[in-house]
Order: sequence, then structure tokens, then C-alpha cells
Amino acid sequence: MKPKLTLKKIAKELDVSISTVSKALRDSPEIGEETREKIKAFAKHYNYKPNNIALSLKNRKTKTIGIIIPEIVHHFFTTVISGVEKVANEMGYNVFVCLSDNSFDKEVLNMEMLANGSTDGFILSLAKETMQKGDYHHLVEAINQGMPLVLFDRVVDDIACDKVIIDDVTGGKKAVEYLIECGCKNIALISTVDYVSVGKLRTHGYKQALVENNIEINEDLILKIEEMEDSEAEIEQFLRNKKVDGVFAVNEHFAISAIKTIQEQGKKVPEDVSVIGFTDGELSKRFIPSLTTVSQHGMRMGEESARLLIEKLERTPSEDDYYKTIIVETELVTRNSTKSKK
Amino acid sequence: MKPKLTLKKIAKELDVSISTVSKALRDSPEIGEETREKIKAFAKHYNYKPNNIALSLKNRKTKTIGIIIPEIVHHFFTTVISGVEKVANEMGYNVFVCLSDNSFDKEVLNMEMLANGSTDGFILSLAKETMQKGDYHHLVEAINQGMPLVLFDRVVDDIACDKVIIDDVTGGKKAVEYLIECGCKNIALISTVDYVSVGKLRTHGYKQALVENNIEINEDLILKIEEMEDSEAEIEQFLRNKKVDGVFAVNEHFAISAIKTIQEQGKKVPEDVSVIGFTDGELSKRFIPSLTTVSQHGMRMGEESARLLIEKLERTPSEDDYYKTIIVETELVTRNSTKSKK
DNA sequence: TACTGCGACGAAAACGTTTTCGTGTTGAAA
DNA sequence: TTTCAACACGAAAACGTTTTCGTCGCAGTA
Repeated sequence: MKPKLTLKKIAKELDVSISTVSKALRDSPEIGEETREKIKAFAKHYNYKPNNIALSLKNRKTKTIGIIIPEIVHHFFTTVISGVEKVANEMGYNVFVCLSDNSFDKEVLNMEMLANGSTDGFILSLAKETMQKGDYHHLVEAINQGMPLVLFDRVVDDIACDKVIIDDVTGGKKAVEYLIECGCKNIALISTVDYVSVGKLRTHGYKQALVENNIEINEDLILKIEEMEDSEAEIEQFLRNKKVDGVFAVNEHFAISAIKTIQEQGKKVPEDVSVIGFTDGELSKRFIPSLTTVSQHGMRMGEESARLLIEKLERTPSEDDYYKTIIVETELVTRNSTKSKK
Repeated sequence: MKPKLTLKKIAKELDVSISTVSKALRDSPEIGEETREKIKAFAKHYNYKPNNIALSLKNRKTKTIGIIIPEIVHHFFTTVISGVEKVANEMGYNVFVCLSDNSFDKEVLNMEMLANGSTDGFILSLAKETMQKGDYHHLVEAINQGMPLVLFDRVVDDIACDKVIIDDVTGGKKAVEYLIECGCKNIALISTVDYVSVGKLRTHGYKQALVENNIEINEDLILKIEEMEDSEAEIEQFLRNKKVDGVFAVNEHFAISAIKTIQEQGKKVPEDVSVIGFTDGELSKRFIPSLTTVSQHGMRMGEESARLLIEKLERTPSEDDYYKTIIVETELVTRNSTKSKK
């Protein structure tokens, strides 16, 4: 176990100064060819790699970005990470992944850890608890300290920073319009509670589509779910004895619970009831019937977020700074849980 | 945008020396009470946080561990990460997540990045390509440099390091035994190619169970799949016209493809054919019929890996070092894709 | 008065780099 | 012989900490 080669050790070994070694390795013309070659050969032979930490300290930048997500056992977020990693690596950056577990405290803690020099900036999707609390002081602080921040998916309007979102309203609208085109008259909505931004927005889309097609909004057909755990029972309860022929669910789990309940009631999907979900996960693809969904393109969201952040990092802060919001388009993927259009 | 408070700035502001500030903040008795309180008040008011990078350089440890996984859009691996994060955070460590994308080159690259001072040690599950190549020089190098390494799930015997695995053989055996108990006579195996360690081991388990129950091994009933992409077609081809009443698949995707094929052939699951998968993912739980599977307890594997690594990190290397292999037990979760036992 | 001891603080090294600014040795021009 | 570039290299500061080892002043003691 050799304890890691440093410039100092090379210098001592070759009887030159540390600066000479450093310069030689960086191909400085200041160093004579003979010495340079000797040093480079030595370094190569003993596999010298400069110490990242020292470099970070010196350069005051770490070439590392952090991403904080609410949960990782979640298809959408993993695709986002995938996208972030891809772009980050291409541009020579490392990625620090942290989980907030949907907890406000953990989110704050994570940000503090990452902000103390470990990363140059971060990408964040807000924890559910944070959105509920509406407390964003940690974001403001980070920005004030000069840490660039990119919010994605679960964002909040009143923070001035770059954002990457999908057109949740349009996405929801598209889905419901499609149901209407398939001939559905009584369309139910299964959403999350309103403080989760995406739930609220998709609900907007649902309502818009109805209004524009002169269908009355019936609040009895709208279910808002707070806790993931109880969702299955709630959905069953909600759908019992309801005369619906279309269901729009804001994620794939709700959609599948809906299908199960519908089937248990002796009705058929899609013949009797059409169902559309949101987020294109493994479940949607492989369930029987496979789910028609609104795809979010998580990978692209990750890529865009990373690009946005790194651009900001590599620009001199003097250049006129403004904040962008990138909207990644959603796409309706039609499969077998909806009737074909009329 | 204030450019980050440092000890030096506090010192200048309060007209004391840097060392005094440092000591005061660490509650050294060397510093008079008055000065100490003054400094602490100032630091608190301006929210001073020590710079992590500088600390890392000084202490020669980063309090960070890296985890390299083959893919992240994958339920099992995300549960492992979850477990690692949990334990790491509890013990005051940060986690660096990197993806190898199942590529040998990316794996090597990632290790090099992490080894240059960014992390104190890492947790790794081998890329498919690496296992195929059988080239583990990067692991050996890392270990030689004194970087502790923990391998999990996809491991290789001839590397001396800590390991966390499941009893793949026993797991496979349990599954097949269960099928036998359910009355299955012709049990097919859908596995991966042999160089993926887990595929090979589960195949062993399959064979052992058959042998011990005096059932002849029929190589025609064994399918080894190389590419995930073509798996569905291959499985359909394989199962066509085969007289089987039980299927053991080494992951949930294969299991579900099998069920689909079986149903398309007009047979019923589990009445005509019982199916068991491996890995307890979202799909297994929610598919209809829900899948009987061998659960891997990814979360626990992550926890154990992190604990193993951190223990090694916090021990002085002088204490007699040996390597542990922790075997996390599998558990057969019975659901609706298998007949009830006779 | 001279010495000792202690309380309170500062100087400086160290971690591993990069970079600026010397500095000493050449060889050639004056 | 002197002078001056050019060349090849080294010393030292800096990044932000922690820690060891002074040092200074003052009170107490002999």
C-alpha cells in the first residue's frame, strides 16, 4: 500500500523543486526538455494523478454539481439523474446525488453540506414537505452565497433561478382532450393534494380541457390524495358506484389502482372505461393493458438542467445574468388503456 | 452576493488572529471567555460554516464515499442506494453516486475520478462488460492505493475485499423447490448469460433443486439471454410449444414476458403454469397476477455495504485486517403467479 | 528585585496544488 | 572584459483549515 504519489515526493525523488515538477507535467516551456521528459516519464510510470481536493481548494471550484431529489426509488427521478450524469460527465463534472426523502429538514441539511465548498452549484426538485411548508429560505441563502441553482419538476415561482419544467397544464389538458376525443363523457381526475405543484397544474389542465369542450366540471369526480400508502383504498372508495367512462390519473400508480378497481367492479378497460396516466415508467409499459400516458421525458429534463447549471458556472458572473425557464414538452403515448379515437 | 465567510475574514474583522478564531469556534479553553463569546456570536450571526474542501485537505479524509452502479433506472439498484445513503448520512458521510452504464471504460474512469482524493472509499457493483472482460486491474489498483472497496451483488471472487451478496444459489433453489412443491414437473429457467455472476449462481440453484428432487435436468428448458432488448422475442420463441408447467425467471422482466407469452398461448397463470421471478420490484407487486418472487432486500444490502465500508474507514489500518463477506438472506414472497402448495 | 508560572493569544507549518516572481548560469554581443 | 538576454529552474504565496509551539504580560512567590 503505497501512500499516494504527490508532487512533493516526485520532486524529492528526482531532486528538483516542486514547481519544476508541476510545470513539467503541465508542459510548460519554462522547463528544459530533458528534465521535462524525465519527470513525465517518472510520473507516468508511477501513475501520478493530481489530488482533486487540493485542486479544488486552489481553484475555488470543485467541478462537481449536486442534485437533490425527494426519492430515488422512483422511475422518473432516476431518468432525470441519468440525464444529469450524462451531460455532467461529458463536460468534465462529477455528480453528487443526495436524497431529501421528501423531508424539509433533510433537504436543508443536504443543501448545507453541499454548499460548504463540496459543489459548485446544484439541481433540486423540492421535497413535498418543503412545498407544504412554503419555506424556501435555504434556497435564497444558497443563491445569495453565489451558488447557482436549477430547480426542476417540483418548482416554486417566487425563487429567482433557472428552472426546468414540463408543461404540466398542457400535458393534463392533452390527456383529457384525448379522453374526450375517445368519446368519454364522465371523466374523473385522480390527483395529489394541491401544494404539490405538479398536481395542481395537471388539475388545471384537466379543468381547462373540460371547459373548452363545454363539459361541466363536477367536483365529485375529482379525488385528491395525500398519502401514497392509502391511495389504493382511497381510489377504490372513490370509484365505487361512480358512473365514469374515463379516468385521468396524475401518475402511473394511481392509474393502475384505478384499473384494478374498475376491473374488480366487472367493467373493462378500455371498453367501458378509458384510463390515462402520467409519467412513462416501467409499469405503464408492461402492465396489461399497457397504459396510455403522458410522458415526461425525464432524461431530457436532466440533460437540460445540467446544461443550464454548467453554463452558468462557466460564465463569468459579470455577463448580464438572467434566469431561464426551460419547458420540456410532454408527449402523449397511446397504448391499450384507452379506446381508439372515434 | 457575499463571497463566503472564512476564518481569515472573521479574524480581520474582529482584529484577532486566525488561530484564535479557529480555537474559539472549537471551544478551546485556551481562549478567554470574552473573546470566545464575541467570536462565536459573530460567526453565528453571519452564518459561518467551515469550508469542507479545506477540511478534507487538512484531514486527508473527505467523509465521502462513492458508489458506482451499472445503471440507475433500475429498482434494485435504487433501493441499494437508498440503504447506503441512509447509513452514510447517519454516520456523517456524504455519498457520491456514479453510473458505469455497464461499460468497462466508464467504470474505470469513474473509479479514477473518485480515487483522486474525492472519496475515502467506495462501493461498487460490477458493470456487465467488466465481468465479461474479466479485467479487474482497476479494483486491484484502488485497493493497493489504500482505498477500501466493498463489492455488492455483482462481485468477483478473486478480488480481496469486503463483499455483500445474497445467497443467489439458495434463492434460486428456494424458488424452484417452491415450484416443485406446487406440483410442477416441467420447470423452465430463464436466465442471463453466465458471465453475469448472479445469473450463473441462480442457475446453480435451479439445477440443485431439480437434482435433489430427482428431476432430470433438461437443457432444452434453459434459456440464457444476452441482451435485455431482445428478451421479449426470445422468451416467446423459447416458450412456444414447450410443455412446461413452471417457470423460474432470474428477474421480474423475464418473468413478466413469460407470463405474457403464456397467456397469449391461451394458458393461464397460475392454473396451468406457475411463474416465479427474482427481485421484488414495483412491477412484481402491481402486475396482474402479482408475482411470486425471491426478494433481494436491496435496502439492507446497501446498509450493510455502507456499514462495512465506514467501519473499515474509521478503523486504524494497523488493527488486523481481514475481509468479510456478508450474505443477505433472500425471502420468497408468495403472491398470485403460483398455485398454492399441495 | 528576580524568578516562576500561567493565562491569553499569535506565528507558522502542514495538507497538495498552481503561479508569479525572482535568481543563477550561460552564451553572445559590445 | 563587461553587459545583457535568454534559459532553466527555485522560492514563496495562496486557497481555508487545524494544531503545535512559541511569546508576552502579569501576578504571585521567595
